[in-house]
Amino acid sequence: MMVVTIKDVAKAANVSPSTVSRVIADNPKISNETKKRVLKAMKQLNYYPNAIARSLANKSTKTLGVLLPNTDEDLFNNPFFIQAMRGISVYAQKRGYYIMYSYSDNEEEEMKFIKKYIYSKWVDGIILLSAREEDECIEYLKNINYPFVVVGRPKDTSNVLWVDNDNFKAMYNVVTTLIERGNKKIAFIGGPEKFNVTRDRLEGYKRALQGRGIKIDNNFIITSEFSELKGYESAIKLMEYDIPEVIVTTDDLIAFGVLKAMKEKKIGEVLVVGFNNTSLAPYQSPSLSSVDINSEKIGYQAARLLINKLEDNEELKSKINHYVVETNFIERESTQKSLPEK
Amino acid sequence: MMVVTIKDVAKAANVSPSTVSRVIADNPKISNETKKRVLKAMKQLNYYPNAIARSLANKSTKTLGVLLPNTDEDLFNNPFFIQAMRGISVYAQKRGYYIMYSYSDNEEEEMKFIKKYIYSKWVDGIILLSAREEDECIEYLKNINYPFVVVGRPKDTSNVLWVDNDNFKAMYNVVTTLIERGNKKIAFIGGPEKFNVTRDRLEGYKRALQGRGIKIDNNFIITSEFSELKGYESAIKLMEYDIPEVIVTTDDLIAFGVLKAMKEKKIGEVLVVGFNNTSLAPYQSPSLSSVDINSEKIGYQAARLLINKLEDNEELKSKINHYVVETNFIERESTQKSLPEK
DNA sequence: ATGAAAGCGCTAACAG
DNA sequence: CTGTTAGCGCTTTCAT
Repeated sequence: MMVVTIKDVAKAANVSPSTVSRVIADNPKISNETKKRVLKAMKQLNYYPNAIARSLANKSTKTLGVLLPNTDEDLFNNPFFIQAMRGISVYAQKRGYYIMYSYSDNEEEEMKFIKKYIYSKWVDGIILLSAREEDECIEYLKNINYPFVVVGRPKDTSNVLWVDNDNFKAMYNVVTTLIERGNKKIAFIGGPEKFNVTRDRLEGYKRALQGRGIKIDNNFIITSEFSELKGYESAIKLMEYDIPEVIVTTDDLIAFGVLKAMKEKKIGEVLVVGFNNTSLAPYQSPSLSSVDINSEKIGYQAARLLINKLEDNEELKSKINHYVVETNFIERESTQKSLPEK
Repeated sequence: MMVVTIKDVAKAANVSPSTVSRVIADNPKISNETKKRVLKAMKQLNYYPNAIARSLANKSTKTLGVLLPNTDEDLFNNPFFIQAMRGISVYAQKRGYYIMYSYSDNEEEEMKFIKKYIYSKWVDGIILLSAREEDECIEYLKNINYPFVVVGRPKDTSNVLWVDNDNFKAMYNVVTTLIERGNKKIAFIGGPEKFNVTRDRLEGYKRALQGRGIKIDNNFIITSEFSELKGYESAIKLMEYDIPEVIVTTDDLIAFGVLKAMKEKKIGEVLVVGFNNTSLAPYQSPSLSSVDINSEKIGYQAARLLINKLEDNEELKSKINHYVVETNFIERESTQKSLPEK
């Protein structure tokens, strides 16, 4: 593979390298005449600009860095990450950006990668797919005033781009819908309360009850972990206390466990709602109603926000520092009364 | 963020830039004396080498490009990709490599990205996570003699690095094991035959039967799609013909469908085996026995092969152009006789 | 509208 | 062992 450079093209087109460069950058003040000639020469010589050299001269790589958590929790196996990454990639490609990614086991390692990306000048901006509450990385990036976006609403949203669902609203709507169908005894089983998502969804649940004058029963609220087992155990515990009409959860995995508990205990008429609409939800029996969070769109919007900031779309940027991705309540058998027993 | 360059460090350490450069590259012929001085200056000035400039001078980016298929089939939601990507990242980090990725909808688009990566000089090598049979991209990369590795054994393995499981053996072993426990009527439900994986696993199934003198019954072999629904339908069809003692499948999703069919038809004593050991397998009832393909390791080894090639580990390279990742048969309730009915 | 020349930050002969 | 010098391939003033 012999390498053809801007000089070769210049020679072939009988112009100077700078002219070729201007053609590459689509500089307006170039005569159509020569532009055509240069373009032709490029084609002929099969010329591709060297992105590295451009980056060096431009001081910009047109590359975004994505930081992923290296959790091997079930959390990680849910399709959220891969879908978000796809969304990021799809939008980035649209705008001519490249994507780098890396996994980190913990906050410390993540900081290391962030610094590497930034100081080595590999990337123009960073996407945090790994946001913790109280995230040191967020603080750091804010401090040095580096362009970044975080997926998941951060604790302190001042001065940071973020995209997330409205988890409060999503759960509020689900519960309200179910109440309006005549259900009153509604229980909640959620993941760890340290996560914003859990707290928001729990809040949505509570408000929905309050809004319809239903008293909140703390025995009907359980938060533990994102796992099928915990869902199962929590459901058992719940039912020892009292049998609800509905159990809403904050994750499909939890809901799967709930479903299993109900099957074992031969309890029929409890409606169940999952969250995240994972690919197995339709395949449960009964098929599981779930809230779709549009993971791909989350990634897509994160990339959009960041790139807009990088390209200094001031008009938009100054006002809007976040994007809320809508959720969809996907109803299946598990929220149908009188499931066809078979 | 004012930028500190190699010159600043040189000045501070009272040496020439080249000396600093040598320290960066860990060049042996540098006195410990000055090395220390330079290192100290770096620390003090908070210096990080500019990776772009290094890349330009070195003609190497220490970056790998990963190509992903943009399928929205269920295939994609299975954790294979994200795990493989993690494996790639983990190994790459070990060797100081960065990773870029992009999704492509089809072969044509993929070719576009490959060319972009290559000609723009962004990456040193390419990992194809999207290998089709008869892959144009493979042909192309081979032709221009570009360093790449493909995940999944390609049709023609000459002159290409690849990593995969031994799917033949994996299925062969499973079936043999089951035969040795006294089962004779063993059926096979697989994905599309256009995939190497399917054919290899089917072959393994057949050989295992033959090896134990069991006649192959084509009515006991069904191949269709990777979906729960197809698994369900195939199982129904199968059982209309005859009830087998065991059904082996080539994907958990298919196996989930089989399980469902059996529950509906109230057929108890059929053993079922999945493939890929997805995260929901343990949560079926009965919990699903499945073959773990070690996706993360596949990615890890792919990165290893490629980087070794890039760094010219001739001794290894010349002989070994592939790596076979072991599989593990994870047994759960679904291959236990007399499931505790409850 | 185009060219000449300097420079982005680092590396790599070549000398010594 | 260390410094000098000339690039890597492209962009960008500054002239013209």
